[in-house]
Amino acid sequence: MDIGFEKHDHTACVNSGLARVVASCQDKGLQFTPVRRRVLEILLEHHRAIGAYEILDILRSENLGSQPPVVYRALDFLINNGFAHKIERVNAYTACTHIGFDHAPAFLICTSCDAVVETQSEMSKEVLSRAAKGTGFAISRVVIEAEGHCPKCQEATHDNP
Amino acid sequence: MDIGFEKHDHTACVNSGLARVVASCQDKGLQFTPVRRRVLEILLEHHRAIGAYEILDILRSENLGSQPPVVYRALDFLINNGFAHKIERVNAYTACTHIGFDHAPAFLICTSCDAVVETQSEMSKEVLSRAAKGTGFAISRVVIEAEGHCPKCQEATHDNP
DNA sequence: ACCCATGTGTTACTGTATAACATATCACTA
DNA sequence: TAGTGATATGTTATACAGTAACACATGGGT
Repeated sequence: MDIGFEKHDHTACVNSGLARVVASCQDKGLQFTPVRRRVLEILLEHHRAIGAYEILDILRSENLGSQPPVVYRALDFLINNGFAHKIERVNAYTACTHIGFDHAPAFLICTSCDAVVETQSEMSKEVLSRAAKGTGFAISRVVIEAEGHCPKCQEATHDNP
Repeated sequence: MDIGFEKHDHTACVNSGLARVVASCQDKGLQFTPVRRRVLEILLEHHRAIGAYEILDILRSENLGSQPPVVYRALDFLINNGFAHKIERVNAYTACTHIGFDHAPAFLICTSCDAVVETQSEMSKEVLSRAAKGTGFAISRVVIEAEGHCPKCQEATHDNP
């Protein structure tokens, strides 16, 4: 499994993500219920954007809920508390890999393998804010998503021309 | 009517947008059919993001098509040829205001009045590309969309606290 | 024991988008 | 001139994404 397009110990990565969220919930007095926990796990297990209904299928198979509102409510919780993000370009969701750090996330989306990595975008956001200020527009949130090909898929394309 | 959040002669703005696209289609040998033309007009007439089904309602009322594929095909044509953009954040569409110039568009979306203005984002994109290059990712397209409040709506908020 | 806040279960629905196949038009050419 | 291929439109049906509204469950505080 890769992250930042590099190999890593994925089990450890899931566990530490989970641990950070557990701690954060205790801090803030948030209820980290079974459904919410499982949805986060599912997001953490993949380093890609996952559709709500794909998550729902998994929940269904585990008797954790069978209707759309179940998954959307869990996603709302995770997103509102900074534990997950929606990738607008593909109407899908991914676990936050910068929990705690205050976000201005940007995403790199591989259109071949659907891998998603989260990076920081402070500078892009700043450039944009400056441009906006010229027109009197007050920015509250910025969506920055780049599509392209990850290193692995670029190699693969060279192999199969 | 406003553009760039400033007043302007909107009829002239629609006409010149239309003229530019007509010229561009002749250049490239593209067919600018009645449906495609009407959809572009509808987008030009509003400086905001319009949903596909909202466009479809108008087409229906004018007997230019009654089923979703009609509008989606016209939108595909306009987008693929750089005459319109999709605003991912709101699943809606808007006419391109920089036809001809090679794009790296960014959008400012007012969450009060739904106005959308297109700005250039070369610098943001460049910053992002540099960050991506560090990870070996090759960017092909960037989505940059900022939500917030336009000047007019900021004033309105001050009036009604 | 009661209330209230929070979370879950469920039904039903709205909104967004596409696959697949039929038909039409037109330019090219056998 | 009929035949063929490319492009565009018409239509049916369906998949995918998201939400409103109400019923029920739980657990803490008074």
